[in-house]
Amino acid sequence: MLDMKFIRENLEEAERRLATRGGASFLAGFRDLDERRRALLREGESLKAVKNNVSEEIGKVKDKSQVQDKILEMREVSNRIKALDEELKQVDDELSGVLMTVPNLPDPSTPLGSSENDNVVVRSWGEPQPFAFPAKPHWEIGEGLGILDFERAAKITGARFTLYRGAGARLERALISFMLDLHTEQHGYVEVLPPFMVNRDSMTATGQLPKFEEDLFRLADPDFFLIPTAEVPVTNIHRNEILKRSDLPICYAAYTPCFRREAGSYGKDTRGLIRQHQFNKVEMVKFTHPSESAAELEKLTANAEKVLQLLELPYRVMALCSGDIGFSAAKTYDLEVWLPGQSCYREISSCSTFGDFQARRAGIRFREDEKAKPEFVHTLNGSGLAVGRTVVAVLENFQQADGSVLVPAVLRPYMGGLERIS
RNA sequence: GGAGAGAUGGCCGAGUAGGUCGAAGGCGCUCGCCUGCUAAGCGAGUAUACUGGGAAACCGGUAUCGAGGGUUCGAAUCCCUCUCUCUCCGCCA
Repeated sequence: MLDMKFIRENLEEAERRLATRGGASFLAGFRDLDERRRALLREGESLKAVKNNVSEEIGKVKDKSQVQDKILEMREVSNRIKALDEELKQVDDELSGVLMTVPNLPDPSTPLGSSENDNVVVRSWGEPQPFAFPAKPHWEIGEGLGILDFERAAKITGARFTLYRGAGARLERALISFMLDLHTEQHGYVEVLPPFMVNRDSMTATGQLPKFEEDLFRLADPDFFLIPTAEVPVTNIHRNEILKRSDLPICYAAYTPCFRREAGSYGKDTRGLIRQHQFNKVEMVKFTHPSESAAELEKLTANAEKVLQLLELPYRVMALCSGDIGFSAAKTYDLEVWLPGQSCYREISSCSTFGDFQARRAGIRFREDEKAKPEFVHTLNGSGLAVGRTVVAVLENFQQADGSVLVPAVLRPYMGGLERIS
């Protein structure tokens, strides 16, 4: 959510910056609703002030028959207040309907552009190595080795699910442990294991609701949702809290499965592990002082990159353009890993700063010092990494001519010493 | 799932035959005083959001005693619904 006061005072600037995301005017109707809201507030609150005063006087009088006329008068006032409050509620709902569906303002450092074609390569690491044999895509490698079973997963559940088996399942688990250990032991994150289902308030706080409900899996009876990313439960850890300045930055790393409807992606990435309804991810989440969020985004991104470097997987860092960043994001770096089986780079991590956008929705604040007014923190998060896609990258980059796959050295301790999957 | 109890400010904890309660008291914390040495004592202060005025300091209004409705001139106090916590029973990884 954007700051109402900021919009009120800088409507044109806000519109201009939002326009760089593409699409229609996001703030149409804001000014009118805002003014109506404040007019209703003024009128209603001054009537309430009268009512409170008179009621207090009535309370002091022992013999109520002496103030019967005042009681009747206040009954009228009360009715008027009720009517105003109802009107106010309607306007409030409309206004928050506008506010909750307006995306974040892109950070000034976010490159301008309309689609992923306008994203900017910031740097790259490692060289894609030429293969002495035709490189296979991971689904062929995985099925060949008997470690990925897409057909049976489809039988058990449906399309876009995968059954891992043997060394495949172990590889997934090894990657999770490796990533968590790295972030907690080397990068200073606190490991958390949150609920995998969350309520509507949590989904709203991070921005998935109200606008993107169709992307989520929702439970039938309690009004809960399966998390699409650990960002949701972990960011909500501190919802409606006032943190201490000395607590910041707070850094969490969490492994969770992620559940996504992938509505509207029919026909895309239908084969293999790239686009699943359920996948594992290790997520990093930070709560920072506003003045430190830019630097923390760089560190967060570097933390994610470290995973790829240790796994010896070539990748590049992309700065997403204004037309491609997510709803809540102000600035995003995507990490794209090289996939020789498909001869392309694919997103494996997305690292973003949200400024105070999520913090305002979620009510996450801090005090500069004991007496200072609470201010919103900045929230950040990034994948470190998407585990399924990391399996993809390992299988494709470490495949051998005979169809086997070498296990990256850093993973061997997590694989019981296994050096090769064959 | 059944039966019962409860949810008050940073914490603890008063307050229910409705009335001046944003809310006693204690603790904690902040500032000052005192004290020659991290104790005791004294004084003052100590929620948040929205809103009006003001350049600002600040002043005023409204709301908030788990959440949302209702009754009433007036509700922390009465009624309804929901959520959460605790105890007992049942069930269960």
